[in-house]
Amino acid sequence: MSLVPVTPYTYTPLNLLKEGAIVNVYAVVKFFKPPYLSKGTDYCSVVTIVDQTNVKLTCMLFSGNYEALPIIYKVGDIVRFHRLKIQVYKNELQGINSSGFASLTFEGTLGTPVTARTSSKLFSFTAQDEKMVEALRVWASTHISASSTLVQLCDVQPMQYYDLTCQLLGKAEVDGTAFLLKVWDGTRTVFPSWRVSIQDLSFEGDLSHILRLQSLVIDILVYDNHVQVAKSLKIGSFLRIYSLHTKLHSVNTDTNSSLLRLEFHLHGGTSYGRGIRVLPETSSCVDQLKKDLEGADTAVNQPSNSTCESANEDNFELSNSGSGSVSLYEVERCQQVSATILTDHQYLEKTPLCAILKQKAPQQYRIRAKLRSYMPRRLFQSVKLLCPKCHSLQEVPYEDSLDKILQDAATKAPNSNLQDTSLYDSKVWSTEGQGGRQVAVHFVKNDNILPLSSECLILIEGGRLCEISKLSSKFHSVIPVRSGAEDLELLDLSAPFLIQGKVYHYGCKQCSSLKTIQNLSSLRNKGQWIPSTVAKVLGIVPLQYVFVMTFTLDDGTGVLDVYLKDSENFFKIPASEVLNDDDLQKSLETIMDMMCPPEIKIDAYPWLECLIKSYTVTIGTEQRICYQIFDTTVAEDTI
DNA sequence: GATTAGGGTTTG
Repeated sequence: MSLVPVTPYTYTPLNLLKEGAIVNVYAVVKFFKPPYLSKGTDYCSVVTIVDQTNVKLTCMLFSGNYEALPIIYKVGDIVRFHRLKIQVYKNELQGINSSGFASLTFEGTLGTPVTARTSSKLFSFTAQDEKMVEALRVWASTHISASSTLVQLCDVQPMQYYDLTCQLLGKAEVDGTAFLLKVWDGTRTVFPSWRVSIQDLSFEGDLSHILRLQSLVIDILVYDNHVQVAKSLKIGSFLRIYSLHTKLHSVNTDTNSSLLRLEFHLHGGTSYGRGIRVLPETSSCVDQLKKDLEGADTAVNQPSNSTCESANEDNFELSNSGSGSVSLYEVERCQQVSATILTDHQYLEKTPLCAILKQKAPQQYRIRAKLRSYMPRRLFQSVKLLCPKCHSLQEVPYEDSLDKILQDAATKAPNSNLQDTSLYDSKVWSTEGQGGRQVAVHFVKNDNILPLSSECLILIEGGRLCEISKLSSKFHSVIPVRSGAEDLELLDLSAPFLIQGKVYHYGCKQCSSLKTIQNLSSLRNKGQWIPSTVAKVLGIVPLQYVFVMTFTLDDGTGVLDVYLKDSENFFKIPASEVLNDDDLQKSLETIMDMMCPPEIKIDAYPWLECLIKSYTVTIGTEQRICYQIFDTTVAEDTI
């Protein structure tokens, strides 16, 4: 029923709101808390709206009458508020219902009928209204992302929050702070639902029907303020439960096996819009739900499907025997996008961390988990030098200690007998006021001709770190040397044996046996100063730059500390360059913040798919199992 | 007639 007003309503864009004004607005719902009983006398609903001006407004709406508050089902719905008062709270504009407040709510999806949801018996609705709704729908389609939390049970993952549309099958009060709801949506969860004991509880609902539906039914515990609402719910009614939390729980049955069970909790409070709303039978979301329920009911009642029916109920037992422990993930139908991907062994089936923790080493596993935390937190501390031969790890020398080593080597003046040989042309500079320090640069020739500086290897005697770093940006390669008895020789291997651009190449002190500089003559005609080749002719075992980090991984079934030891495959950032490159350091930080976002809860972290291998380490008399990531890389589209 | 809540997840 419509009533056309004498003067048409005018609607204020959200960027033109003024304190104290009472206005009419049209906007898209960006966030909302479904109506709940406040601590005062009224129901309250908090609604944040946004319009084409991209200005947001959070509105506090109160009413003693639940039905008088906006009938919002999801983010993206469109609302019309009449007589909204604008006030200031914490230096920001805020909307609040004023006398005579009224609202209409519309589906926000393009192409759906423009039907107003309202409890008002009389309300205006004109061609102008229809245009306003259509215009906001068009704008929202490119500016408001569809709700990612609205899912079916078959799509839920552990450790997330969801808005669930379902039918109530049974209920029971557990105690004053917890209330059990048994619901279904016609689809089956990947992991079977936990079962809350209803022994000694007064249960309302058709238990034989619930038993027949078996794993199609999930148990939800709602807490605190939601208990009152839950009590009043009618069996058979259609519900939307907002910000329902899923948790995977491993239940130990005996020493050798455990069961994985998916828990559903509606925690106390109204944060993030936590709450329950009853959906009328006539709403379009219920239409789809009813179809799903009918289809599932029919399938359950067909005996041919009975084997399928018991599938997820029975196959989730994990045992130490190995083969049985991975089958549970075969039924994982909904592959969520992962922030890391496997580069090999994709055939491996996933193993939950709780199963890995019970097994002996060595083994290889494919896992799916979240990065709860990592060490070291200061990323430059994660770069180390690794000897591929003796596997020893060492710190990358700091600039200060490196300069000290170079200064110590510069105390001895260059020997003029070792200058201008067939291998190189030499030039010597004297410094002023630096205790007579001399710097000799030996330009390595190619067929007795000096190559272009960009292709030229130079040997430097007496140079300081800043000088070497300047020269390394001009010349292809730099080797710090000193005058020996019969030939130029490399410095102690505490110093780099080769510098190319920003990369300082070090050798292993244990594994190298230094050879004479003259050996470079075997390489000079090739004009390619490849670090591994240079190292070889100089008798050096080159150290490899690696990221060494500890990842604390959590998949909801268990927590596992895993090492990452990687030169460039995992992050796709060369560990050898990151220390001297601000951009690469920023990239690394971005990747870590993506995998382990600061200041948000782990539920919202992305999943990581990883290959890990276990191995045994003996420390004294203690044997410990360690785990290392391999053949895994950060997915390109997540960076 | 004022108050309620004032978005930003429990810890069962």
